[in-house]
Amino acid sequence: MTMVMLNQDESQSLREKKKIETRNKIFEVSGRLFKEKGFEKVTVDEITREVGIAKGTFFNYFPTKTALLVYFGKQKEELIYKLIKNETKRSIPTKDKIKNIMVLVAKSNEKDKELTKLFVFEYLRHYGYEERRSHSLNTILRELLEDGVKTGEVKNGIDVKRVAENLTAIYYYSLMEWLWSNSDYSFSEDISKKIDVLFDGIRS
Amino acid sequence: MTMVMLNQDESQSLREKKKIETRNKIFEVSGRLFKEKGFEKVTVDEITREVGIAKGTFFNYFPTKTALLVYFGKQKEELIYKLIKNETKRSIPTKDKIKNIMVLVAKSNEKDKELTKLFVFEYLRHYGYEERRSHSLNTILRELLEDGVKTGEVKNGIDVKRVAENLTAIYYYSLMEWLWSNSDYSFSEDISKKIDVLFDGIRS
DNA sequence: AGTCATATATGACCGTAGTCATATTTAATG
DNA sequence: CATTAAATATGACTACGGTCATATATGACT
Repeated sequence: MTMVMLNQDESQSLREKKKIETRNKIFEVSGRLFKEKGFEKVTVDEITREVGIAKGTFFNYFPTKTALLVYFGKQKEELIYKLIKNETKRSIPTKDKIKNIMVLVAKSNEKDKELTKLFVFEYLRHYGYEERRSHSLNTILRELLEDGVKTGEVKNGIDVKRVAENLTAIYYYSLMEWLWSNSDYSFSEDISKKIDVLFDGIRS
Repeated sequence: MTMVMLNQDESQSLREKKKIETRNKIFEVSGRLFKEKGFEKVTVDEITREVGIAKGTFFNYFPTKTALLVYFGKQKEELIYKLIKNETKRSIPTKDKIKNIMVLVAKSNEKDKELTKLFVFEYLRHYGYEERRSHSLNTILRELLEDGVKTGEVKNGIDVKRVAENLTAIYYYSLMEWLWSNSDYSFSEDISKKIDVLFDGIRS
């Protein structure tokens, strides 16, 4: 009976290396295949054949085929939040900050429209059933708005929670409109203008 | 070779009657089973067994199992637009009209939370790939806003298309937040307050 | 090196969504 | 009523996602 849990520090064991490698290869291959043929047309058999693993192995890494889509979304999200972190540190007006962040996120989606189309629904659906995260767009926006209230840039007494939700809503809805529209207008420009409207209101 | 296409007028043929009956029965049975056991746990075999048809017949009526969810959404939509039509006719301020309509739609969802949860994603996904409809919430809101601009209730020169999209976005996002939240606050009240914020803006 | 516990890989197998060639029902026509 | 064409129903069959008992690989310990 061995109970020692040797900490591997930064040097990974062979096992861990192989695991990460396999996981990455599944990602890589499936991403390429999905873009080529669409999600439904790609079978797990096909993915595992190309990766060079048995079918069962796939399910050691991802609980379902659609889980892949969720993980695509998560990976993208992580990239985005690294970008956002830098943006929040700058000393610029609250509105600009919010705008910059949302445009940043928008632009990162503009880069891989087809793949985003595939996973955006699964990603949203999945998060319906998951814990609310501290790193969500909604949370970040809310914190920025609270700062804005403190500095007097945003009306005092405003319902910050609801405003943040409105901004988040606008982001996701605009994303979908853009993903499925035929004309290829600029998503980030659209978002930017919509934020203007939200800040200024529409009542004459 | 028969070429005559006898118009059946309002009197339906036996065929048409049976078709409608079968379709309705599939709806009825599947809706009940979905609510009882959840979408995934119900098999097409089970549905057809209860309805009293062969499995193949099911696919004469609905192309896929998930298509059922889309049709649930469509049916609900139709009900809702009948309600909306009456509301748009009343002579009340534009903002109230918009609020009333969105609260109306919200309340109709409050009635069957569990089933709405099942079909809302499929419904949205489906409409991503379908023609934009003239009867969408978005279109109706846009028309109301245009009226509002004419009567001077809404700022002149405003980007009506984008404002309508913002309102629609707020509606759907709030619906999802509400569907998957544990606390059971009032969805219609939430929507109402969010519309206030959108009209008044947040800049101090 | 040899032994053992555990993590990971494997592919035969199962259940279900969806297909399709064939059978049955409907209704129009003489 | 008999004939015929078209609409609809049928269920055996296929293909794919996902499971699981078994096999193999790894690394800790002596």
